[in-house]
Amino acid sequence: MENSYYNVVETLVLIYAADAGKLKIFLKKKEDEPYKGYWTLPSAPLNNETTLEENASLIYQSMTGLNDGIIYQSKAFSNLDRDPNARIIGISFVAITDKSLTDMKNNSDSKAWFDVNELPKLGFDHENIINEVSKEIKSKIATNYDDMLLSFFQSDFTLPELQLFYENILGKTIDRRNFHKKFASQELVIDTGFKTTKGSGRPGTLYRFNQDKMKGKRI
Amino acid sequence: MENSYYNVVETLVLIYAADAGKLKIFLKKKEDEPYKGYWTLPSAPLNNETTLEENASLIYQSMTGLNDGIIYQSKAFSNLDRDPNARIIGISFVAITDKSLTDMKNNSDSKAWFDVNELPKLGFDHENIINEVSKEIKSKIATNYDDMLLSFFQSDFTLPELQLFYENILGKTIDRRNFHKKFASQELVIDTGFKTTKGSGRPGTLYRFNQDKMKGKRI
DNA sequence: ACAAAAGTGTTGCTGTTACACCCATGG
DNA sequence: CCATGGGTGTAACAGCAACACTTTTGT
Repeated sequence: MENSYYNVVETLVLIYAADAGKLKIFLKKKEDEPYKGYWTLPSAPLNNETTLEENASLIYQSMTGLNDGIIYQSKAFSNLDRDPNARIIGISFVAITDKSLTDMKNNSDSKAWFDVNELPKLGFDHENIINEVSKEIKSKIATNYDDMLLSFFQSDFTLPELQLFYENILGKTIDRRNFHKKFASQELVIDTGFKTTKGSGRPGTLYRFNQDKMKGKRI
Repeated sequence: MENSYYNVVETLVLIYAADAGKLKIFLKKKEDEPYKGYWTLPSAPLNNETTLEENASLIYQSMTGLNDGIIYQSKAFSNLDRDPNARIIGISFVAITDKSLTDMKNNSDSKAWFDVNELPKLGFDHENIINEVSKEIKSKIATNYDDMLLSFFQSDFTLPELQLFYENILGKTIDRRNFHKKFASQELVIDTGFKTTKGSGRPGTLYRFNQDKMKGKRI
C-alpha cells in the first residue's frame, strides 16, 4: 500500500434476467458495515493469481448455482471515492440468465431480483454502475438479436411476453401483428406445440428461438 | 506485493485513425527490455490517485499533442502471463482522431502509424489486444454512424475516400451510386464547394459531416 | 487521345408501418 | 355472457440492391 502503483481490484457481476417483460437484476443485501442493510452487486476482490473472467464466473456460480449464462466484460469504474475506505477499482461483468432457471430456494431475505427501473437503496456507487451498464444492455438488445436474447429466453416463451420485454426496453408500444410477423415469418422462433395454461384470456402459443436463424441478425 | 490482493494496473491506449481508406493504429517502439525493439501500445501504470480515464487522456495527449478525439473504455486484459515480470492488469481505451491533425513532426523512428491488418512485431500481448479491440471497432463502424465517424473524418473528405474506408471495414465492395445516395440524399454530408486537387482522374467533391443529421443514425 | 477516378437515375425487391376484427379461455 | 388476452392479413411506403455510361482531370 506504500507503493502507489499497487491497486485493489474487484470484480462486480450484474446478473440480469427478463421477468414478465421487465429487465431484472440480482442483488444481495449487505450484512456488515459500511452500507449495512443496503443492497449491493455481487462482487469479490481479485487476487494475483486469478483472471477477471475466472473471478466473475465464480461469483456468478455462487450466486445462482448455474454454469450457463453468457458472461461478458463491461465497464471499469475507477473513481477514487467508490469505496469510503480505500481506492478500489471495480470491473463489471454482465451475466444473463433465465430467471426461472435460478435456484430461488436460497433466495432468502438477503438475495433478490429487482426491476432495473425500481432499484432499492444501493451501497457504494452501485446504483451508478447498474444504470450505466443497464443502458448499454438495453442498447444492445434494441439493436441486435445477439446471443443475449437466447440467454434471456432459454425457457419457452410466448410472443406477447417477448413483445412486452421489447416494449419496456424500447420505451414504446409495438403493434402485435407486426411483431408476430417479424419473428414468425422470418422463422426466428419455432412453435413448440404447447400453450400457456395460466392466467385469464386465451392461452398463448409457446415458442423457442431458432438459434441458427438468430445468428448475427439485426433488429 | 506480499498481499495477494494488490495488483498492478496499466492503462493502454489504442489510437486509431482512417488513412486512405485504411484503419490505422498508432504504436511506439520499445527502447528497453523486455521486448526491446518491438512495437507496443502507448501505456502507463495507474497510481492510486488517478482514474483510468485521466490516465488514458494523459497518454493520448502526450502521444498526439491533441486534446480532442473521443476516448472511451474498451476491454480489460487480466491473463496472468501478460507481462513476463509481473502480473499486470491492462485496461484498454480507444481514442479516435484524424491522422492529418496529429503532430507527425515528432514522428521519429520510434512512433508510427500501422495498418491494423499489417501489424509489425508486437511486444507483450499487444497484438492480441489490438486484434480484439479492432474487431469491436470495426463492428461499431459497421453498425452505427455514431460519434466515431465524426472523429475519424474531422477534415473534409470525398465520398470515395469514405467509401474505401467502409469497404475495408466491411470486407466487401459497395456500389458507388448507392453509397452516394445513402449519404447525400439523407443530407448526412454537406458539400463544402471545394474539390480535391491531387492525383490523376477527375477531382472529387469535398464534403464534411452534417453533425445534426448523424446523431443516432444506424447504417 | 488515353488512362484514371468521380459523378449520376431507374427499377425491382424486401422489410416496415399502419390498421381492426375474431377467437379461446376463466370466472 | 362478459372480461381478458391472443391470433391473424392487407395495402401503402421507405430503404436497399442491382445495374453502365458519361464527365473531368493529368499525362
